Amino acid sequence: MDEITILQAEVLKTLASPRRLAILHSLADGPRGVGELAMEVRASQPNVSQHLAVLRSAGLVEAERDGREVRYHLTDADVVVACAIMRTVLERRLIRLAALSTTPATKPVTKPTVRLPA
Amino acid sequence: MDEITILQAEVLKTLASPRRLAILHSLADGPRGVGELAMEVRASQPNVSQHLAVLRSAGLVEAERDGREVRYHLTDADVVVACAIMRTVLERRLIRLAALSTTPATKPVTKPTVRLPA
DNA sequence: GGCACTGATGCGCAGATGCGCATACGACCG
DNA sequence: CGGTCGTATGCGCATCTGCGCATCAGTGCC
Repeated sequence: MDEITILQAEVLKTLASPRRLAILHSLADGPRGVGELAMEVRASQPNVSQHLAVLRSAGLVEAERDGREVRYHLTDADVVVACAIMRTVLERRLIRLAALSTTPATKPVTKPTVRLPA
Repeated sequence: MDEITILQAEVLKTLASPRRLAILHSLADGPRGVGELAMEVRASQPNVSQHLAVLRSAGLVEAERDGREVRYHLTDADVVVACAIMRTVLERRLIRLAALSTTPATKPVTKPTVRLPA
């Protein structure tokens, strides 16, 4: 159980939240203010702020004051890339399952349409 | 907050455990029995069994009876690949931090030595 | 069948997490 | 300087998780 495994687990724990994933997903399109993010992920402002604090302490996002706003942006695009890859895997799996459970020969949809940031 | 985001969060939650990461890491080298895994990750047999149950219900590993043993193997190498990528990112980050905090010119170690399964 | 071995399950507890809510902090404006 | 907008923080609660421990279940051997 080396150190990096523990670090990785912490980052993964940080990522293991639909809300935070949604936030990162939004941030992949560019910097955002807190209220803006709150709108996009449809959550309360304090809630988003808390999630951002978690993401920040994990080093996944950074904050920067801009006037009276605080704009957040991704720190390390690569982590999000890893997420995107995982996402494609899961999409493939979902599609496979869907194809199996409904109609076995109804256009397997081979292209998962995933946006890789950067 | 689409469905795949939720699914992804669940998989990430499954991965967000040092122990489970260690188990997956072991399994990346090939199938293992439970006791064997317990030795390698230095945990009790019941504990490993529980973690394997979690991994199994997330669809990350599969079990197969072999005599009186139960051998576990990875289901989807790609997810582990995504983990490995994330690992390289984190290693880079660690190395950068270490280089900054200790001696700035002491062999930055550019090669992270990550084993990508398959 | 009885026994030994390998793995799975149930239980209880301590610690962590997410959320809503109210509120405090900080920056710009007039 | 007071007001307002944007953000952060503290609190309390319900829920979940991981762990150790004891025990149950399946398989093969004698």
